[in-house]
Amino acid sequence: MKEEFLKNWDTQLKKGVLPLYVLQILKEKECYGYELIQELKLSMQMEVTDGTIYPLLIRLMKENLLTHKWVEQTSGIPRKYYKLTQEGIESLKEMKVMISNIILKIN
Amino acid sequence: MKEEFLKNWDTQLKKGVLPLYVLQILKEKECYGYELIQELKLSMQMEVTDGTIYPLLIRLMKENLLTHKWVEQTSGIPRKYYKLTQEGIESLKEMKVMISNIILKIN
DNA sequence: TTTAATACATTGTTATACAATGTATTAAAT
DNA sequence: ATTTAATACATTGTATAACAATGTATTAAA
Repeated sequence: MKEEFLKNWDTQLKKGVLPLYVLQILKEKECYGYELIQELKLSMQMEVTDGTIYPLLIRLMKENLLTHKWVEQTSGIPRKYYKLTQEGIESLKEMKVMISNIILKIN
Repeated sequence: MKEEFLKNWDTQLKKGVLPLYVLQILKEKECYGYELIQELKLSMQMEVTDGTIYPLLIRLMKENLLTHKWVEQTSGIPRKYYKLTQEGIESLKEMKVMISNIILKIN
């Protein structure tokens, strides 16, 4: 019962934190979608499925926080690399301030 | 465009943080719903409507994190006071650990 | 007498993570 | 040689939860 609640809560919390993590990772390093999933797991210990990441990336594109470019591979499927726009950089800054203020109130 | 994104993001973030805030406030002080809305604004600078709070309190009751008691008033409508259960106290602790781990990864 | 504040609650809408499913390509395992 | 797993993209349907809107009552102030 309690574990069910905590699992749900974790999912809801993720909805808030995920876009911040994604912008932060992409600011440091241009990634393609599949790579981003691994990067989230590796450096953020956050596991997300591709059904979460691709719609999120498309959304962040629509909001003009990201741009992308296709990069052909000598072998395999072309990769779509994502990069922060100026608006993305500014949004990330504001998001960090917003979340800092929220965290201050805990304890 | 960007402001729209940040507003939406703030709402999603709230979904994660709000239950934690509510449990934290109720741990310090038993409150009734309407009072909790004011307390959230005052001590957490978080503005929520009653359409958010009452369903949330009912959900936390169903999850056995809260109990309540009706308290008659000498004047006015009776108040429903909420209090943490043992399970609520333990969940709050775990939630704080979980959110701390998430915050560590920002910057 | 009306308005605002207090106090509860429900219904419909919207946003978003996730499971499931789908299309391709390539390398490794059987 | 054929299957399986990993890579790489994407869409569709479902569930969760904040919020606006609406509703019922009571009391105090304008």
